[in-house]
Amino acid sequence: MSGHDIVRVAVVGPTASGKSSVAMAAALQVAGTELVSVDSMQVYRSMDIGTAKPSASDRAAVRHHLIDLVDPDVDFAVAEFQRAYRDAVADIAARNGRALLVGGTGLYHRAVIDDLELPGEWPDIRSRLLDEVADRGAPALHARLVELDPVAASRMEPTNERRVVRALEVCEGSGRPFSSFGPGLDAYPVSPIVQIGLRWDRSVLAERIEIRVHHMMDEGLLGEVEALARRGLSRTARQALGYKELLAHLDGECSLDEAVEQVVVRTRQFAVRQLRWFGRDPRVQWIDVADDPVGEASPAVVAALSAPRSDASA
RNA sequence: GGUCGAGUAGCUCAGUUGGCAGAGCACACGCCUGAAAAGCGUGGGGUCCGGGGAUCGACGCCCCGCUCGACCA
Repeated sequence: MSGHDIVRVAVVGPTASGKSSVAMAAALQVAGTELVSVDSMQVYRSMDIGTAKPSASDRAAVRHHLIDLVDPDVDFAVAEFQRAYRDAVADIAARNGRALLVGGTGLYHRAVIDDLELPGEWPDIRSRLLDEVADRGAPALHARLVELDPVAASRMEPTNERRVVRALEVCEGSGRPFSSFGPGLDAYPVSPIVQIGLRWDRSVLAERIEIRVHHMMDEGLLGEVEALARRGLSRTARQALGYKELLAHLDGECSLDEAVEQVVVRTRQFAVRQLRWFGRDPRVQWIDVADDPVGEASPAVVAALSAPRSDASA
């Protein structure tokens, strides 16, 4: 009923680690498996090449969830993702299937597997706070947060505008300390979901990223971005890697070669951030991949998917 | 062949009337609860092209080379 009897395995890892193909291979071997993408950018329709969405044939062969949820000109955030996830799990349950999560977005992944309690939104308060930040600076607001919620204040840099504003917004809006919403991301509760992480030597992964970015260009990423630019991209969608940099080039800010090089560098940095995020979670079981992710990792995923249920609560 | 300019961190470049060598980016490490492919923080890095000279002291001034660029022949 919590969904944990049908969601038992997640594949995580950095971009270009091959987690999608590993998950696809595993899904084909275990009947009834449906894939759930845990990816903050694949939720946008029409952003296909740059987000490395699964192919049409893969999507025809195995049911995929949480892809193409909204148009690229609308904002999307973790709370909506959480809601969509619950719907997807209910859907899979109704079919008596089993879900295999494939995740690259750390926060979204935690939000669903640990069912984070997300505070609400108070747009009026937020916009007032943003005005204040603009003329007084984030540290001034951080000083107020120290009064209202010292725990939350101690968890962030006084110069981090977004986090300071968000924490104050929640404190003032909800009347509760921001830090009272759940135990925090550094708590890793026991979970029935087996998490399998794909890990590569960093320099090898860097090469894969470079190849992948150039491949995306060959596939027509620039044209995709041009078409999206005409329609307009939402604030959240336009920060996707590959899109942001090519938009800058289309605006005349840099040459195409410079933009592509930036995509490579920024993607590499992103991959490192992902590795660190997931690497901190002691529940992840890592598989070191040398060159063939499907061959080296999918057997473990298949085994986890088809293992007998161990939870007595089911 | 001649003239001028350049040579400083992995890269692009600041810099000092001669007094402990800097920035941005990259890289490493850390943080993260409604923008998360976002955002924030910390750190390691140097034969200042090479050699000689003058000076208490040279990355800086003088001399000799080397490399690159532009221009003139």
